[in-house]
Amino acid sequence: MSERRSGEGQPDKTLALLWRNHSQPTAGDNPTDARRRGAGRRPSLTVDDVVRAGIRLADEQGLAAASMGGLAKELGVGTMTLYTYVPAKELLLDLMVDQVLGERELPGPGEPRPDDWRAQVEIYSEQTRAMFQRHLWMSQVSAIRPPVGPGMLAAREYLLSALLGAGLSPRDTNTAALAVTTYIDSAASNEAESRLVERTTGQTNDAWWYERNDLWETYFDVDQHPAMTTIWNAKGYHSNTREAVADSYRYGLDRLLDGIQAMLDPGPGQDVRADPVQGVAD
Amino acid sequence: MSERRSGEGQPDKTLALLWRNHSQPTAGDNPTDARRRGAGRRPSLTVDDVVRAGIRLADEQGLAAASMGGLAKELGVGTMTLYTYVPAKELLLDLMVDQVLGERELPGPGEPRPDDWRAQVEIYSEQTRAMFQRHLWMSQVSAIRPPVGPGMLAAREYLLSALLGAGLSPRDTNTAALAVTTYIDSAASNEAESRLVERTTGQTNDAWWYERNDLWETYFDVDQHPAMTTIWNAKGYHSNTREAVADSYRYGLDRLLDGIQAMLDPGPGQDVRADPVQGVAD
DNA sequence: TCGAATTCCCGTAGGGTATACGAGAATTCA
DNA sequence: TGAATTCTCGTATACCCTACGGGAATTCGA
Repeated sequence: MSERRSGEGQPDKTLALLWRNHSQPTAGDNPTDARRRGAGRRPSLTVDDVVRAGIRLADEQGLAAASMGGLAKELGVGTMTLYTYVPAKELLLDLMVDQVLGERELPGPGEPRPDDWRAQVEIYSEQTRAMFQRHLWMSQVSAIRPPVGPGMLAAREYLLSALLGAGLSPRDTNTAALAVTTYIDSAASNEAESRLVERTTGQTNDAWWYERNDLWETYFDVDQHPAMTTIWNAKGYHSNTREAVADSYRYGLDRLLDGIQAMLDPGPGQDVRADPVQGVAD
Repeated sequence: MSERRSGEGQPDKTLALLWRNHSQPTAGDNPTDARRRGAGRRPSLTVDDVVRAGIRLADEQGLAAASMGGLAKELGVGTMTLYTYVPAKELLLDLMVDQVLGERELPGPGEPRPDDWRAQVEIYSEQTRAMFQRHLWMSQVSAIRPPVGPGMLAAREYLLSALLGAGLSPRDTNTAALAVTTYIDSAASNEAESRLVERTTGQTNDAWWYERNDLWETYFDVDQHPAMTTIWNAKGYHSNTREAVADSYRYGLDRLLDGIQAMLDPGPGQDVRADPVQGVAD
């Protein structure tokens, strides 16, 4: 009934694989090292080989192509051989995701970064957008319960440090960071998914809309949609879908950061603003 | 190679089904009406029967349970019978989605609504959140190229009218509405997906984190994560995951609307704000 | 009243997915 | 030179969507 994901239930093994390249000195023998002494047949691959091949295949031919069978064929081994390196496909996906999350070039602690906190957030935004554009399939992966690996943690640390440096309280920093990542990650993911759909269907978004021209002629009721009609008549709609998405991304991020900044600045003689509506919560 | 979705390529048929209950007087005979005169065997179901059953099954047992086979069994017919009503599963999903999108109780044109534009946006936010909570599977459906049906269009019209009424230009209204829906829809979707994962795995998010305690003891490097450490030591993290998500949702929405509001108000003697960083675009 | 036309019903078949199981091959150690 | 260990991978199972085509039901025209 409760279709449990296969990789679950072994969090120790999962963590060991995610952090395989960050061996702690105290950990002693790391059983996931590529080379090991002792009896037994030599492995022909490494975990990194499998992860890299998965990312490459997903980049070039889509996430569906990175199936266990397809991946095995790509690597020139039998399908079941992969299960020697990775206990389940779900976990392999976690490894691919954390690898990609860690690709972003974000200044670590002690490394040089802009003074302005907004410029720091901007770096996170641009690196994240670029990451999604490089790996469109990332838009198809759930961001809930992400891999708790070095890549994910480094990015989280960076964004928290940017907001903490802006002067937010520790509590607000955490809250604001969640809100900012929600916006940036979701918008960047949508942007990538949009492009992915264009690629896989071979149809641009504009062509898709054009195909639905019948909507306006046959079904659209002007009286029911006065705002849309007003905007249409005022030529308020972008002619290019991708441009509209990019514009709204900038606009939303700028307004969100404006709002956060306003909480920081004492504000020179500014009116006390009316409380935002709070009472609609269920 | 290019795995085309099956429902595509027939936009006319798609639109006719989406708008099946909004027959235009000019359209004459609507071939999708439940009852029709003329020869031929009588259908035992209607499209609405199939759509409703799909939504119910997905609500109760998850989106995967709403397969063509499972749905047919639920309705007491053969699997292939469903294809008499709906040309492809992809299109059935579109019908389910638009039905649910239209469930939101948003004031139409001419109907009473709050004067304050922020309160109007708040209604959209709460209705959307509630919709996702009623139908957790909606979080698993792509929002790219959504069904262009009455439900989707009504919600879009509502949000546009709220921002247009706030005094934004037509162009800015469209841009801002895209940004606001991106934030609200994504955050509400994430919230629902989080709860869905809890349900399907039978494990709360807090239990999931607890299972990964090893991370902090074995792999976490304090020197590499000073901001996280600071927040941790200041007890800045929420003890309850769901509470953290809800707090950040409120915070982000309030700041985003603050930012939009600041663009509207002339601002009494307010400093000219430095331009946000723009130069990082690729 | 009886074909003919029309429409709905649905079994079968085919190609895709992940992975449990277990036998076989390769390597090292005693 | 066994024995122990580890990697390799073919087979089988249980799902998914849907193209195809024959059969069943209903109405219309003569």
